[in-house]
Amino acid sequence: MKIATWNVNSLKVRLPHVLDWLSLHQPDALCLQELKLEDKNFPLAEIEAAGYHAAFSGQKTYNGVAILSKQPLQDVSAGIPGYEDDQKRVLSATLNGVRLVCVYIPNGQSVDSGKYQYKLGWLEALAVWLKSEVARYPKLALLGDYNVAPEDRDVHDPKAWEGQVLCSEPEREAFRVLQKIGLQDCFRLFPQAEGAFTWWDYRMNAFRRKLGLRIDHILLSDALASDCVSCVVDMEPRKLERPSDHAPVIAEISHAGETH
DNA sequence: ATGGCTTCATAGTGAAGA
Repeated sequence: MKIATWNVNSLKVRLPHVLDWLSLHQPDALCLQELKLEDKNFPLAEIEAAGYHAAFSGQKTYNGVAILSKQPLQDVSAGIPGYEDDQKRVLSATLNGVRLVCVYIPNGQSVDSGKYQYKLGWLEALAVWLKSEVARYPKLALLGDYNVAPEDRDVHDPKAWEGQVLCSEPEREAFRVLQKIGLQDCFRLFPQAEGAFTWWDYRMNAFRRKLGLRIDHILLSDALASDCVSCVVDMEPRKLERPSDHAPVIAEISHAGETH
């Protein structure tokens, strides 16, 4: 089973890239973030024409998440139960016995911002909820844009980013809390190339200069992590004309989610 | 250099992203 995540920064603008990418990589599931469109404008016909089902939770201008899948999704659910939030940032669904949770974790803007406080509260609510979800679904994958670079090696210039939003200690601690409830960062289960980041600023030629951060992740419960055979960042779409500022992350899990 | 670039909503510029 091949599962992936990609912050597309406007599904309307990036639809051609997404369709090309699906055709090339044929993932069993692709989680998308920052759709930036209302559900009534979701390009369902184009996605279905590409051979994929879709569940989505969108809103005007900001946020918005979707899960695309080759096989139909079951038990689709939006948001974190019991956590009031107008921002569409979470979508869950089951695919052949694997619980997929697609997240667009708040950016936080800066550590002295009210949005940063919202981010930390949001992460706490996510961890509380996921603890029970992992118990309920032993095979659970948490995929998305976390807006957290977990360690210094996930940052091109750790000194410059020290204490800044995306890299601050409270955010990194929140990431470790997710790991403590049994979710493993499968990217780190394998040797990785230098400069394998997932986001590069649009400005200052950041991509060409390799000035990136790894903030998009796939975390797997123990039952999935033990069967994970690869996890890579695909930087190719970042080289295209009018790219998303994020690159997709792909994990492959042997045996999981196969129909028999 | 609180800039740089891209998107959306809007019809000038401003908010937000990370």
